[in-house]
Amino acid sequence: MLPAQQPRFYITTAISYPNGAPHIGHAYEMIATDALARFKRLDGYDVHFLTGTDEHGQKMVKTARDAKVAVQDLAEKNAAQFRDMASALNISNDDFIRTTEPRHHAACQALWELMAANQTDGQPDIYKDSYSGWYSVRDEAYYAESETELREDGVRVGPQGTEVEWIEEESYFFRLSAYEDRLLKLYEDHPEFIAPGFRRNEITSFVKGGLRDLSVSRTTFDWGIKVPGDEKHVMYVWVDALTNYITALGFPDEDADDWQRWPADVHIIGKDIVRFHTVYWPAFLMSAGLPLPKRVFGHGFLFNKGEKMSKSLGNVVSPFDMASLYGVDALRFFLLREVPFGQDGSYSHEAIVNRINADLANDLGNLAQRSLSMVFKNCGGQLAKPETLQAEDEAVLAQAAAILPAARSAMDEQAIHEALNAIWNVVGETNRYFAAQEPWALKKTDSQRMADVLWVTAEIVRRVAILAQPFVPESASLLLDALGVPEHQRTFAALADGHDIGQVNIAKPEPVFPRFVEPEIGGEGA
RNA sequence: CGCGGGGUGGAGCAGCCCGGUAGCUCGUCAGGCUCAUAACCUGAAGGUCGUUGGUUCAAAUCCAACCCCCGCAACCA
Repeated sequence: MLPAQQPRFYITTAISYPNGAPHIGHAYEMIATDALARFKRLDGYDVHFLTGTDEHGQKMVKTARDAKVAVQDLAEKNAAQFRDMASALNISNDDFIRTTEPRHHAACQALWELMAANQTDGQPDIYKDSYSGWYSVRDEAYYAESETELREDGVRVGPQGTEVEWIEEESYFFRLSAYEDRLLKLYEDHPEFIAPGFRRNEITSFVKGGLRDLSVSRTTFDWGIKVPGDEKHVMYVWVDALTNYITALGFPDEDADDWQRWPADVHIIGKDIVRFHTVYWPAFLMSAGLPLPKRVFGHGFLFNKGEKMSKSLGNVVSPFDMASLYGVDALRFFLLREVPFGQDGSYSHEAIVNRINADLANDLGNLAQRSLSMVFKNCGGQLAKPETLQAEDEAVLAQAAAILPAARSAMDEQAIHEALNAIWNVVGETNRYFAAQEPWALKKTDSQRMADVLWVTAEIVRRVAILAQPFVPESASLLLDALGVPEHQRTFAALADGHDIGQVNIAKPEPVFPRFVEPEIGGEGA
């Protein structure tokens, strides 16, 4: 008999394009993915959580040239910032991949060769042809003929008003057009593959509109991964970028232990790149004969007070600054609780302060503080499990016990906000229970009953704290420390039937979630 | 007529599929409590549910038209 193996769970963020400093959108994706990964770990899975940077492509070359630095140095410097952000935000990634690493070059070339070796209807999936179009040197972009116009002086210009010229470039093409039916069948047989559902509709109608073959190499620059056997060409950035998900598992070494983790359980990505992940990526994998990821989830964008953030508006906020202003857990909590995951969201200083003061400080923090203080002051920090429970106790405990299944099914669909909602509903219930039981009054009339009410409350705080760990890891762990819950009793296994806090033995409690107080007058801007 | 989503009290949302007292969070106001992080509990005010018309005993909910906003529409993180 083999020992029972932990189920595996492979989850990724998109890899970030480090042509600039990380912004709050990058932070958001990492934080959300981290919450999902931590939840699965606590729920007994052997989780592998990957994030990283996508460092090739023309835009990096251009940014480096503008900044007068070597592109390698730019990549090095900015990738480090993304890595630093992950640790600053308490992200629990197991690996951080950079597409400039040797392991990734090897994986991309291996994938390319598999695709090139595959044939569809007797035609190779990768073939050489020429790519042509109206190209603007200034914009470094190709435009469709309809996007250009012929000015009166006979010069053809693009949408930016810059001159375009007809360019023909030799390029390898991927026979994407041959995958239309297979992709549509994928969406139909596995409706869960694209989430949220409205994205599936968008993608399905896009694919139904017909797929053209995809240009998958470039010769105009060399900052990329060389096409095997034709080193004039570097791979199109999306072939390169998407492959990171299998590179990190040891591909092409299919004997690598980590390779058993493929296919990914879910790729968490931004809504802007859903197409690349749900059309190109599965087509590449089908061509290479590799299994497809089980799910791709496209989250929404964050807006600063409803406005898109942009450098010109000057409203780009550094995630480092936000984390140090509000606290890492407070920032994490705000983003996960306030914005329905999958929808666009909006943040503002006022909204963040409201959220963290109301939910963290007032509701949960104060519930813990008011109950534990009483245990400390009136019971010497000691509580025994009640001999019998009253109906009100049973009722509120049952609600607390019901959080895990609700949160679990929410998190399985990446409905992070719903999981938090389930938890905080119980926090609210417990505050009402506490007020209704009036343990401060029982102190004078029935100290045993007071102790029982405090025990029930402590038990619920324990459950809530265990469940809050994926979202606010640092604070939840402080709360569990305050409750005296040992490290090894903090997984969801400790929420199973028959598990409770047992004998309580605590020290003087300190507030875990401080209220946010404006630093000084005029602290409007975040 | 390219495809799709949406317009609900001050803000953000749910309800609409399966018509029948319009619900939640925040904010505002009043009261309660005093265990607690000026917190917690209770109650109240506030909406002709984008517009117009139709179906129906009855429409936020079904139908039609119109107005407005927003995604997607091929090489762009």
